[in-house]
Amino acid sequence: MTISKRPKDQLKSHIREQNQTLILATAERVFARQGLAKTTTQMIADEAGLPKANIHYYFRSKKDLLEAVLEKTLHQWLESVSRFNEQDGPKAALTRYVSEKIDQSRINANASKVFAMALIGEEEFVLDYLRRYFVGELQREKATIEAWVEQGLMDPVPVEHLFISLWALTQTYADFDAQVKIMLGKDILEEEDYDMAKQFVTRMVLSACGVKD
Amino acid sequence: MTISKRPKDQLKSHIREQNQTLILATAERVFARQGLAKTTTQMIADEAGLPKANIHYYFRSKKDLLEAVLEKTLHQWLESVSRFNEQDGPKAALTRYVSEKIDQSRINANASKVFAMALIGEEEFVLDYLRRYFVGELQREKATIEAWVEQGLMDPVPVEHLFISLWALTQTYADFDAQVKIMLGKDILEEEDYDMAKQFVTRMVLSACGVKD
DNA sequence: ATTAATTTTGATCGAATGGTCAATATTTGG
DNA sequence: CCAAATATTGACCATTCGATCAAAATTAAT
Repeated sequence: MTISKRPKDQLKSHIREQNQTLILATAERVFARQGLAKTTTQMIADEAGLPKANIHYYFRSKKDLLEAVLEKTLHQWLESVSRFNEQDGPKAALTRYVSEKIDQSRINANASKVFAMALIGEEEFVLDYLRRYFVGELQREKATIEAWVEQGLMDPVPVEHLFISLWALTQTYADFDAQVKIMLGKDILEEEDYDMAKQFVTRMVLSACGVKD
Repeated sequence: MTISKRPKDQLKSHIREQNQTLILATAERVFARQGLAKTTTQMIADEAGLPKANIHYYFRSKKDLLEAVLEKTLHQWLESVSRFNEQDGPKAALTRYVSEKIDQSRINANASKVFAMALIGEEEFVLDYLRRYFVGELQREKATIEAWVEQGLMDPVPVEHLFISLWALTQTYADFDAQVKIMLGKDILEEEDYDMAKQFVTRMVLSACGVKD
């Protein structure tokens, strides 16, 4: 009758990858919305438009699926938040760091929330990941900052606490968005809210570090 | 035989109140450790040394119990974190605020965590509470800060974002303690860690606000 | 002391959920 | 075109969990 416009023909048998991607994206959304424990594999199946057994065909257990979601998140996390560039100097580098981290929390709000939920729930998987990959990263950034201090570009700071603060400040807007909305008296957060957040957080960080122009 | 030292005699039939208090305290601990959804009424019962049916005798449902825990938390929260005193001026007031809030997060770490879990899970009960009691409080504190600004005691700031930041900074050490421990390379957080946190957070806030001495 | 109210507790139930399986369908490779 | 590999799916199972209940025990009131 009608001319077939099925797109499946030209697509190679990426069936597996395609479905895994779909399931992961859906799971991320549902986990973020419902919470890790409240989420059922049935919910994910329904929202992905697949039977539940199909979910379990690609991911043996709910735990496996959650860890796959977390791994994807954590991976893109460490990758996309650019490292400090010592050449930029503290002002440009810190400003960019805050801006990118807030952007990322905003764009990947679901991923950010799933990660925060796993962290607050002390999921062993996430803690292991942090121990393995994050601590080293922190050391490198610490060295950069200490170099800046020695060059007189900024005041000495307790670097670990600076990073704890940076983390807390930039994630709040995604993880506790419900509370933020209430405090700002808004139903949804807009571009300008994030801009204001960037501006104020940057101001806090730069002034506390005594960054010279 | 031995002289009775049972304290139950003089205690009036506080049975109900006594058990409710025990259950609430236990539930707070278990909820904080296991997460809201993973916690079972059986766990709470075991840890309180009571049969499960007894829990349900005092709190009709798990949801009721959680909300009772949250209400207690939220109540003591708003009560014990002292309001700004305009007379103190921004430096003393903000310094004290940060210090008290971090102390409280530390002392009531379980309560703080349960609250954060409920918030991130967007429990309607908590959001309602914030809408009802918190927004008004915020308005009052906003007025105080604006008065300070007009008196030239500090720079103008986006007050809502300042409070979002204060909230985030002071709660992180309790809510995401697992992550903080990893970043600090410690198994437990000690007095000195909290002192350092207070110091640095205060420094961020005061410098960002351009507080004059 | 008797009665009424409150509390305790084991037993039990129904619903929900993670996970399995085997039968069927589809895709792939030769 | 055929066989092997891969994917789909409904039916099903074991377990867990919140909640209920009724009988028994304890406490309070008169």
